[in-house]
Amino acid sequence: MSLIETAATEGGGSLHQRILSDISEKILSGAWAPGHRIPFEHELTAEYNCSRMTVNKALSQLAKAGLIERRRRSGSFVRRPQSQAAVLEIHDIRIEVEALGLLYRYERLARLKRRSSAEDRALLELTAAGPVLALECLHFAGQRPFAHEQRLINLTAVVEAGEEEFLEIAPGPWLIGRVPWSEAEHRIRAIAADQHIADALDIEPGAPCLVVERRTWSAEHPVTHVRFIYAAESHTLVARFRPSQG
Amino acid sequence: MSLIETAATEGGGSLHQRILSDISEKILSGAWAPGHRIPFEHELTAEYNCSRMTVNKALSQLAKAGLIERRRRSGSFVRRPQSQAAVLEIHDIRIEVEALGLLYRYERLARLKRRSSAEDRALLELTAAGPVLALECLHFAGQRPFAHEQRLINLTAVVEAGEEEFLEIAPGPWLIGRVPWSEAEHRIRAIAADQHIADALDIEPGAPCLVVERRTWSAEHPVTHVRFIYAAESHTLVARFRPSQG
DNA sequence: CGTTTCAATATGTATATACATAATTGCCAT
DNA sequence: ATGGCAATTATGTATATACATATTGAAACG
Repeated sequence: MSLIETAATEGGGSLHQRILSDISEKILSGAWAPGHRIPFEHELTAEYNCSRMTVNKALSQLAKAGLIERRRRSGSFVRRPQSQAAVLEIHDIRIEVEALGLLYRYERLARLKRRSSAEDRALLELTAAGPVLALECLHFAGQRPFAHEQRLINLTAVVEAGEEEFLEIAPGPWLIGRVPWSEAEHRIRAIAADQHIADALDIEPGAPCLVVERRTWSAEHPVTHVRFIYAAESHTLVARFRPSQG
Repeated sequence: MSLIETAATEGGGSLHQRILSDISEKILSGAWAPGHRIPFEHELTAEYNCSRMTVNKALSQLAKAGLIERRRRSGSFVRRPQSQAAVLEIHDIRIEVEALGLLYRYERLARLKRRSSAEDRALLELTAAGPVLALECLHFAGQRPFAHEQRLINLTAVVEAGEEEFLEIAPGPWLIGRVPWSEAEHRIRAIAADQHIADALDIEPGAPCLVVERRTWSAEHPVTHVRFIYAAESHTLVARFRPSQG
């Protein structure tokens, strides 16, 4: 998450935060390499002249952040960096379009409430059958189609979506306003436009498109699966970030 | 930080985790709307028949996760859903390939040390002229070409790269091991393969490809610009993440 | 009527303590 | 040796307690 919001230099006031900063600084600077055993709680207790609970709070957070691994009886160890992780900003399509200085327009193409098919359940990662809402929408930038949206909403998780027509408001912002997401999975890839997509986006069949699929959970419950397809010329995902760990 | 890994349903064993799950469930389900005041610590203490520290631990984590906001003297309140920012995992290509259970192989196609052209400087966001190293590489998954890499390294920032041939080791891991990056910018888009890329990746010209461009800085100095091109069938970027809160 | 002061209150941090739990170590008996 | 048992040990969780700190709301004051 992000994590460790205060570096050693900023010293977040409280002791457990200082301990946390000190240790994460050692890890991030490389002074303590992956595998290195961090001093035991009782050692840190002595070093900082504080109680074990205070040390424990710091180490627990480091473990939660993924910087260290804690093993009973063995101690705590610096974890190997899992990956280069970065913060990717996922904007609302309206915001993306308006950032380009173009007029945003939204259009709902289709809406169907149905009992979930096997495919629906696979997309949503649903185990039990239940009602879903299938939507197909288009987002325009000026006169041109900008993105095609194909969405499933799990009506078991978001009951009131069943009553919404989504003629005026796009399902993305509608959901954001109602259901905070706790976790999401993105898949980003390139495809060639099939006839249907080509028609919708007003491009040639076979033309390259960027596909962004997002699956969202709220409190462990699958909420929605959405597939955005952008014509290649119209879109670039931009992400600016700093290294983090975990 | 990591957030709510256990939902109410899974019941993470410990009490503070159950409290955390219960509350986050209420928030994520919408039962407690944004702005809603969460019971005071002493009320939860009574409800769960536990000490305030236990309740405090749960609420502190919820606050850190960004689900609630805590105000002294006023109480804790459900926050409005935050911006959708997320952690995108960017792996090393070797790791990606090996994760697929395929044999990884690397090949350097071309290497050229030269004075930076205007185009080079634009890609690296360099202001002053200076030497750069231009590389072209291929990454294989089993027998098939997996990704085409086109890279510029700023030799002013990374002098020793000028002596490296990059015949055995790919520039990515080489740089990671030497130059910590402090900031990066990614651009992700779809393109149609031109003749050169089609030849390199052994696909048809015009076939859709996923392009990932990364520009990296270390301590404000531009370090490298790299463009990976993946054949569409071979690659999907996967990113799993949680809402983060600044 | 506006301002200052002050007490009440909820959260923030820390302590000492206790017992639970998991894993390693070493010892013992086979 | 070796397989199993028990002691040791570090972490995991929880408690009761204490004091600090920020903010609110009301009382006191000019």
